Amino acid sequence: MVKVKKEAGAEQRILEAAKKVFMQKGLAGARMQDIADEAGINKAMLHYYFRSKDKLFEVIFKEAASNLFPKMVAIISEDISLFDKIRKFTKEYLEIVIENPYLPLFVLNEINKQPVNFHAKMFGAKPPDFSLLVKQIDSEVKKGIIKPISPVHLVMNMMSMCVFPFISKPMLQIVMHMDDLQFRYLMEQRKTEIANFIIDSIKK
Amino acid sequence: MVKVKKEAGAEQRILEAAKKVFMQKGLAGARMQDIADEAGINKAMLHYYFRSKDKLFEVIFKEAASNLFPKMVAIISEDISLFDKIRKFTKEYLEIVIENPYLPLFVLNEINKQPVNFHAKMFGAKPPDFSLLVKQIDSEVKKGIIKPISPVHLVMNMMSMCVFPFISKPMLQIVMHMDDLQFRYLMEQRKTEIANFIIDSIKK
DNA sequence: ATTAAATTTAACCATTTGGTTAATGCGAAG
DNA sequence: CTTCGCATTAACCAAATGGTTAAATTTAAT
Repeated sequence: MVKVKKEAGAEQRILEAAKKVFMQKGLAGARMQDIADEAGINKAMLHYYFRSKDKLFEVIFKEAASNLFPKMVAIISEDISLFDKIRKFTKEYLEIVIENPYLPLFVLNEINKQPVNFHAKMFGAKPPDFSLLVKQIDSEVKKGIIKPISPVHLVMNMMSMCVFPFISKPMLQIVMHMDDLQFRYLMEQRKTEIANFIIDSIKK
Repeated sequence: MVKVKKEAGAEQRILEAAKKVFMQKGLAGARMQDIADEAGINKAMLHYYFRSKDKLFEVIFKEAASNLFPKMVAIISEDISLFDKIRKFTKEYLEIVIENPYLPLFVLNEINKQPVNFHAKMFGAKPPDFSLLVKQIDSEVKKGIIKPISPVHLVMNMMSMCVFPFISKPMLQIVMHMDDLQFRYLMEQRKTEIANFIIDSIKK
């Protein structure tokens, strides 16, 4: 009868369970009962701590977004050379998504379904603004340090190569005949591979 | 009382409506009533023509996948030079997704939610196999035509840069301060931009 | 025109689902 | 020990939802 008490408080357990279920099934596909079961508590507790499904989802979503975006903002704002910035961004961003592989699809998917209000909901105070990086790229192009390239495309390319493999993991694994271990190993490689690929393309 | 008859048959209208609703809300988020309303017919018709929600979804999903993948397979199997293949793949693939911008997120999202059986369901006879392209890249590396690069990373990079912008369009538009027109224009540019970027990176 | 088959609809049904409530447990303060 | 407030649960509820059915309407064949 003695319940093992190593587990965290109810609220924390709910949050972890909700994260797991929402990430896997999305807002519409998740069932409150699933979350309660996953947390090992009564369903009414979900409403006791978080008023509604939407409210609970918003907490999870905000936490997910705050896990994804602030780091981006920090790095692109640093005062370092473009090549270093590319190396640092790709490496550190890969590290984040390797640890949270479900985050990107979760966030992007729900953004696309809720075309309204998510902006404020997502980045409370600090909307990531890549225009700084864009300006830096433009400047380096004009100074003749790198080949002429549209800064917007360069940023898009960089983000694409960092994030897309995680979004398309199941498809990639089929198309490229990979198991989970191989995939993980490839993602580790990409921490440096992406930057090299980009720099090789734009350096003179 | 005279009903205008310019509209297509019921079955076709259902398919179009289902595509629209499923694409926007996903399998779990879509309501049969939404689809019926969108098609302008009675809800029972959905079950008359397609037995269940799942069956209807499968039809839409298969059509979507068959719109996305066969072209990929065709191009990567062609007997042309690597650079030409990269140019052709990126250009033609961009053309497809520009016309169907919701397809990638729709397909990838549902794949991630249904980790089972989707393989057969998706590519009936022709599972796209990139190992041919991988071998071609490997061969060109060994022949010394291009810089040494992991073929798998190269293919990943190429696919990422083609598809990701469409998946992340709303986020990109915020982060990069773009409206729909600018986005569309950028995607047009990418038809050639991506290939140039890749080739610049790997050519000797 | 008559009949038979296919199509379409309104009403209905069973289940699922988010949410509520009232009672119970329980630990801390008095 | 009692009381009080927070935490927890089982039972319940109303709305939503996928699906069914039987009747009505249209279409096509004889």
